[in-house]
Amino acid sequence: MAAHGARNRSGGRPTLEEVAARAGVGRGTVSRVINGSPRVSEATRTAVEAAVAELGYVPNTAARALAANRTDAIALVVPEPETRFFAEPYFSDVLRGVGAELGETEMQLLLIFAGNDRRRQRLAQYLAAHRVDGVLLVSVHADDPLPDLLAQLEIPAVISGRRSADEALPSVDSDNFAGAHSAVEHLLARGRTSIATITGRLDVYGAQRRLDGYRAALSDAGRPVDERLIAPGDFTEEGGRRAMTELLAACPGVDAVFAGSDVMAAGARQVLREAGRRIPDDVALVGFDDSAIARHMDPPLTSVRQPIEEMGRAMIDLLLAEIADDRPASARRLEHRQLVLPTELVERASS
Amino acid sequence: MAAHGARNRSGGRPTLEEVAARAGVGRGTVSRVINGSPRVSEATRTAVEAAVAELGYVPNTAARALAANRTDAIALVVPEPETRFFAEPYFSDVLRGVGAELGETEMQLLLIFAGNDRRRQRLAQYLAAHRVDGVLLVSVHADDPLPDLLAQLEIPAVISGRRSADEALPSVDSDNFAGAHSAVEHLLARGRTSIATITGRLDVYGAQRRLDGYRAALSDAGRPVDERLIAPGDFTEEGGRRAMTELLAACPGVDAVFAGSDVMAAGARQVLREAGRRIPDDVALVGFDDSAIARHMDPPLTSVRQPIEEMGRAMIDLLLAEIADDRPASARRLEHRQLVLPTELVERASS
DNA sequence: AGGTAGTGTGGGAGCGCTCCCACAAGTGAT
DNA sequence: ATCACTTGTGGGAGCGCTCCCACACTACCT
Repeated sequence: MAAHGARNRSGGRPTLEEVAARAGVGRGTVSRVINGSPRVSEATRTAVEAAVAELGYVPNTAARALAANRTDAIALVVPEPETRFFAEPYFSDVLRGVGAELGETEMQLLLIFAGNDRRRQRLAQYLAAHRVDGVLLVSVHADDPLPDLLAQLEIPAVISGRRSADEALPSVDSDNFAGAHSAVEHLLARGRTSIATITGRLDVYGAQRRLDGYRAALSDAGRPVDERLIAPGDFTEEGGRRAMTELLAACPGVDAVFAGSDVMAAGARQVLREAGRRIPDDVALVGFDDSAIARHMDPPLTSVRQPIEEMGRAMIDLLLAEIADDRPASARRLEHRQLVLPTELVERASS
Repeated sequence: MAAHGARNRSGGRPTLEEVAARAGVGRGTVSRVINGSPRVSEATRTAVEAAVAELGYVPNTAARALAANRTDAIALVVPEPETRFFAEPYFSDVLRGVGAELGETEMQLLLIFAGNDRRRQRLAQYLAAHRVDGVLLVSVHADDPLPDLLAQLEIPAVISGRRSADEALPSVDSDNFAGAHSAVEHLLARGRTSIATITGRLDVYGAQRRLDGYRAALSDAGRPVDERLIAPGDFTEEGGRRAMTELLAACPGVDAVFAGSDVMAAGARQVLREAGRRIPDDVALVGFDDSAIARHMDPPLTSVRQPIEEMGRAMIDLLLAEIADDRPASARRLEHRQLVLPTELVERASS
């Protein structure tokens, strides 16, 4: 059963040639069987498959990559330091969705952190060497040069979260506007009158859209938007604390807070607790992402859920389609494959 | 500055040959410069480096992998479904440590989930194809066949958390025994008299060692070990809940709980809360891992910290050493490179 | 002068595949 | 019987690199 081919440099692993000899066919024919070409007779296919099984043949991917100019690997590129990546549950969630979907394919997943200049440099080299067939990009800021580099190198890429309303790259995003809108609507329906918001970094398009949704929900309800109730955060817990402190100072009468992420909501919760405000009695709190911490918070946090699994699946599907599509990139770009998936408000005890 | 080499199949990227022509040297010489061989004169090196810069040359890794039989990539293999991986902060933490350390090298990181049979099959194929230079293994149960497969294929591997006291593979682990010991000591010092423990899955060696540490700490203090105070968990939150429920039923007088992981402690906390027990007044609670949820819990959880960053670094160092070492695996194995890193008790309000 | 190292260099061979051209054999219309 | 296709097959060429042998050239001894 085990491999017994001639000892070659690669440690005794059998080659195509050896399989061919064993099956009594040519090298090309074995290659066709391995790659599922239809132009092979049933008898030959069976013989080759038997030889493959007997020798325990596994194709050498380096050789394949060299000859066919593809790698069967994609990279998930995170233009942030690891610390940020893991502090923000959204990233892990995306990774989980992507991992789940990719498990169904033959593609391999590379995880690349490009959080500082040196690593960016290395990433550029890596991409220039075309070591992956495609790239998944998460957490891209408005002015990030990475997407342009990708376009220039003609490497298929899909972006998680658009950079602007007219994103050039194929993208998958959740409906941040509608999500924020529903959160604020919910707070209004609960009878809250002084609803504040803590925003994410506004150079992230999604954060901007959540703010837009907040504004629109108030306007739609005929309420004025009080700019003092809008506090800038940066998606971190510390940022949430700072923003909440400011809000409390500027508007002591605030009775509801919509935070642009669960992590910031956690920060806000701390400050509220320390200020002696009860949640939800004195101040209602709503987050965004519906990440694990929302369930663990005390009280459990009402939050806007994004369909992460589905987003992962969609990203992979889009990317694989891009990779399979061999028209020049310029022709592809025109199609504007932008997916926006719906969000859902998950109500818990905090509101 | 941009690449202007002859249009070859790989999309116009310059090859070694083109760089050689430009620099007026031979192919071998360019290869030597690229790979930092000392056997090159200063003048030649400078000329080659100029040509590389002018053409924007980047080595083709597929060709290199084929010729040199290495891939410059390592895999982090997780023999669990994605869901488990991300539910357990310990994994993310290891990944973070590994990512941070790997960022300093030229190696790339592949993330492979092998949580079901199909994926295991695929992983075996993948490893048989030697698509990575080495493997990092996390969360391996006592009876997992993966380490043996790795040994058989002679693929360098490092395991995170030993499988037993006499682990055959190089491994990095934290001192689970001492960590648990210190946690229980701490509870004793706080005057607790009825100290229970919730264990992890005992087919994970680390969980067993934590239980051993619990027992030893009690014995060392001259206290008897009451078997009813030992409740089996499985590292999940739900398992923590179940275990705590059992403990409360079996020993209503319990005044302290040492949980084998923070996640299980979170589960226990819920049950305690629902049962009307105050933390730490009625029952003191200590976790293990010092993960993010420990800080976010209410009250913040006292927990045993593992030096995750350092563990990631150590794993990478060990693995790179294994890869660089070209003695046969059988010679290496004898050295038993086992690292056990110290833990530290982080005291918070829960105890 | 002849020998013997050492140093730097060029380029052939070969890694294991895919691509594609050539060709044999079969099938059916003229 | 001839010509066209179609279907299945073999194997040459080539992907871009590393490895290593061969060879010039220098330097320093006898």
